[in-house]
Amino acid sequence: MTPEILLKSLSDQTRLRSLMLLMQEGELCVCELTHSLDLIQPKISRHLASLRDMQVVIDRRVGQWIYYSINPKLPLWANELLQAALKGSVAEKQFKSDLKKLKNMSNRPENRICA
Amino acid sequence: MTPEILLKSLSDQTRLRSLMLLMQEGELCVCELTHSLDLIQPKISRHLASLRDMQVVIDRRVGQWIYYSINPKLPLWANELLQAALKGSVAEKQFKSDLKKLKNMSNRPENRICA
DNA sequence: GAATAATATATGTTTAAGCATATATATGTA
DNA sequence: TACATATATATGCTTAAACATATATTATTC
Repeated sequence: MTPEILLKSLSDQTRLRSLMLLMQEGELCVCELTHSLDLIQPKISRHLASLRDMQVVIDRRVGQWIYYSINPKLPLWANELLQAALKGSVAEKQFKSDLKKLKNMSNRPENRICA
Repeated sequence: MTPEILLKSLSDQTRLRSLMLLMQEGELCVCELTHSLDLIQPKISRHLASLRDMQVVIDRRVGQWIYYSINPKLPLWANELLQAALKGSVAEKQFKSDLKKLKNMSNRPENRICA
């Protein structure tokens, strides 16, 4: 991972919003992100695929759902950078609204590993 | 300042390299950046202008030179984000090479405020 | 006039968007 | 079991917009 790659991945609004939700929530599937960001599914899928290609996130399949989360192997500086971005995001209307829509989602799948 | 704006400003290599040098050195003029990054002057000027428009950097004139530096009024999270980016950059060949070229520059102007 | 920096214009490249479609899994039913 | 259907996700393809670049020109200071 390099600053160039990580920062490129954060330069698009859809990817940034997705990553901030993933930072906050840990693991989300495509349909949860699609609902929270209120965007069409192919758009979300495509951006998540590019994040996966850049190794910023990892995915795993659980039945018909694909769950995405921040790559746990990111170097320290990358985690710090993402933390700083989250810190800046929590004050933003957009982030608050995205998170709210996630919390209010009625039919969220419940295959999450319970910690 | 918002994460969206700051991250956009960091998504281009020329701007990232310039900002990392500014983080490291504090204040640099256009000709120092042009020399360090080995790019043509209008390219540097254009990107610095966009960084100024986004309020990521500030500038001041000293005679015929224009000095740029990181905007001291950035919020804490933005400084932390830039610090993290710098931490990731110091390991990169590109950054080392840029810094080396700056240090080896023969005719550097010396109008810097001495701290 | 020489040096430094900014800007205007044109051009080329990258990137994201939208739509349609493909794949994979799950469910229902005979 | 076999088949049809629904749901979740991924991927081609095309268009349009955003963005970076290069060259040329202009402005400012010494």
